[in-house]
Amino acid sequence: MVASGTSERSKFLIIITGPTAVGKTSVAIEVAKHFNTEIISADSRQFYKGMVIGTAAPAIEDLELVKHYFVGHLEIENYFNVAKYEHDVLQILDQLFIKHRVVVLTGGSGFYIHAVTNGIDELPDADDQIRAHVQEIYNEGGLTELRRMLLKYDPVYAEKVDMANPVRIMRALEVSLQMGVPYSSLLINSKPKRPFNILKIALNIPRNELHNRINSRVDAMINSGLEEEVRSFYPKRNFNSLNTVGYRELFDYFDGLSTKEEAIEKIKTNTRRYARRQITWIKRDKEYHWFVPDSKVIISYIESQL
RNA sequence: GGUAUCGUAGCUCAGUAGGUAGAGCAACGGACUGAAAAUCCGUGUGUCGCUGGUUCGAUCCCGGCCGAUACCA
Repeated sequence: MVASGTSERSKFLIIITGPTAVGKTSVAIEVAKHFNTEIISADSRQFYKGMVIGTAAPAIEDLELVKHYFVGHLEIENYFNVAKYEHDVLQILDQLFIKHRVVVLTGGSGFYIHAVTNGIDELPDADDQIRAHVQEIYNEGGLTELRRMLLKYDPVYAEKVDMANPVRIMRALEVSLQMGVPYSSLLINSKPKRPFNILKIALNIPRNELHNRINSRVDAMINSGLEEEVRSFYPKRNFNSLNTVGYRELFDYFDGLSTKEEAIEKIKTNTRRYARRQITWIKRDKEYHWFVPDSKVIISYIESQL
């Protein structure tokens, strides 16, 4: 029995995603205002404190207007991952759905959104020693050695994984070594039932318009002081959180590997490619309803689905 | 106005002793189970400036036109 009287059927998590620079932030805020609710961010780099300009994080006015979760809540040095995110989001959603019928989850990190909407199998975080060990195997033996080991410890996964992708192989090895069973044997592809409905909305605009928006947004970031923001992180540049478009290119410039102009062009190029990968990811999920970023149209669509 | 050089993919350019063309970058498509703004895989997308001529056949040779650049006036 649900004590509050708010049945699970009426609870809705509204997903608003789309490629970078398409205009997710303002649509999400309009939607949240309309339903008098709050926003959970699904942006794997806006999690980190201080990465404000380079990640186009919501402005302070926006944060005051609508309460946001998962924006600037981590330190650059903090290790974080999708599983932790899934766990933390579900916990906060429990709280939010007590007060709200509708909650908005917005961002461009498809994998993170997927973890919330579709769930991921319960697998361990590899412990630091094993991670370091596997990393060393890669450093010394390269891809060849990784492949050889995967064939030994998890031949089933070796059949289906991209054997040119060291990251995939290393993860499988970490888990296999740690658990003593093949990684693939732990993948059961469970799809947990969530105690709320999910409405998936994706935003997009014609590609050339998106590219124009990306290019001019990068220029705007530079004018807003991106260089200084990135410079302040220079000592921490090796943390994964800073392996990010807009930061790595400027680190290269600081290292004398490129001119500032080249770095800016590279940020634009890499942002365009990032946007394309995001679109590829979203297209795979046929449950998404695509819209141009028009808040009014989207709000009335949501109303019609509640 | 004259002379010279150039005009080939989105950009920079290569090339074909005449058989409709290829590099780099950009772009496009895809994969994705704890690094995901990460990581990895794949794909030439073209009236060879326009227009006549020679030729079985012209991006290539010849003429004219248009455009760009340099030099001379």
